[in-house]
Amino acid sequence: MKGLSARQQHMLSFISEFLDDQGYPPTVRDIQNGCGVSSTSVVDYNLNILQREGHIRRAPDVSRGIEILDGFGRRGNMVQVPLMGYIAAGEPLPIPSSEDWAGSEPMETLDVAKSMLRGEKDVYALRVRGTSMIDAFVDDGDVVFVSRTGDVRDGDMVVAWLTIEKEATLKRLYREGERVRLQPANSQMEPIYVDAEALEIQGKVVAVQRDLS
Amino acid sequence: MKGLSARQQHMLSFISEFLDDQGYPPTVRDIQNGCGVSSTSVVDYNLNILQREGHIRRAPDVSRGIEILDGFGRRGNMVQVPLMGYIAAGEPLPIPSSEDWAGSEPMETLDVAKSMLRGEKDVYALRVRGTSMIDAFVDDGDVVFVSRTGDVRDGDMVVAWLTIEKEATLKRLYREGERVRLQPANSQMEPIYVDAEALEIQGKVVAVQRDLS
DNA sequence: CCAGAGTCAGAACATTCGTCCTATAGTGGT
DNA sequence: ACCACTATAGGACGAATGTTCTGACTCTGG
Repeated sequence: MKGLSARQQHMLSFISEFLDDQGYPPTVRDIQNGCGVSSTSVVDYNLNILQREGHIRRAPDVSRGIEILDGFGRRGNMVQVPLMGYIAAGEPLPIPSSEDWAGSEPMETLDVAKSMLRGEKDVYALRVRGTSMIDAFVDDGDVVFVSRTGDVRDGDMVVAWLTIEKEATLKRLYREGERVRLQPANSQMEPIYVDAEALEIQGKVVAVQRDLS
Repeated sequence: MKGLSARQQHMLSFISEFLDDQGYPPTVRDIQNGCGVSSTSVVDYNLNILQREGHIRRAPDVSRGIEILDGFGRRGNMVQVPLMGYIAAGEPLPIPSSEDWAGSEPMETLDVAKSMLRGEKDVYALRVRGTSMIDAFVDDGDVVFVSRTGDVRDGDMVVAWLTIEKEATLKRLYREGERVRLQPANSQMEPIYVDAEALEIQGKVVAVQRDLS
């Protein structure tokens, strides 16, 4: 933010506020009036400097063709994650029937920062019901973000469905030949060994979020 | 989304994509070309319908004066939260010296959805170091979001600094006359009772976030 | 078959708006 | 003093752009 004159910083913040208020960028003359500049040429002059310094991007001959580059709250930085339902030991998981859940009803969605999802695609959310996930430091009411990726590597935290016990659980997964070791996140608890056939991996846990009232 | 013709839905999604790509809304003629319409008047016509149905807002006589209303990923829905440092038992808390930390160096910031902060203002983030917060279901590496509000009510999860033990801890707080009861989130653990003088409340925990690799 | 609402085309018009040309100060170096 | 460079003003030109007018085409209900 250094290397900018007071007028340039003022212009930059004005553009940002204008964008928040109006939903579209200001014109050169909007900036002129908003920042108390006496000429459009001065705005043009400083706008070019802001572009040279990498703060904005201008589209030539385009009205309001100003894009804020170092702004964080851009549309693309957010994603909507569908909250598919609940996960609880002893209950069946609300597995999305296919990758195309467009047919399903408008369920609740959560707005989260894309950075929170670690670049994972195809992510859905589940709210934890009950305290059966304590060994993964997950409390009742927490939300887990699960990526339906097939790329699960040893050591990843996964949502595992134990077909025999009919239980969903959050554990770190390690493949050991024919069997699978499910390691609780809490190191004080003992791992579980199950046959590879007796478990379905529903997805990889990407993030956990807990909201306190 | 019903009640819109195919052309209107196409226009709406085109406007949204244009906004994501360019950073500013399209002109009437941009929509005309992008949606394969043969006249600007048709775009104007359908744009008015989109406005009447509440999907967009138009500013009269303003170029690119289109604001998407039902879009979620608007700038205002995100906030930047400063990551102030680490919280760990036995170490002093990196308390922001005053409400004005503008003087402090450009520390790392986290982009989060505003909805995650439950409307709390004056929020900062701390990364948990060590496993001393297990009793609050908080693991090593987790990020806690703390509101520096003075409004702490009984039962709230707070960041407490025990002046005697020189320890920072996350506990639910209950005032009981002269003393204070610090109740671990984990119900299997016993509460701690301390003198009201022997503790400083650094803030109220609003949310906890855990990112898994 | 006709009236009317809804939708679309084509074109013209009046602004809006980015850009550019010229001129004036201020500043620092030689 | 002279020059190069930066920052600022004022204004004008031309392109970009929203708006509007006219006319036509569909579809539905009576």
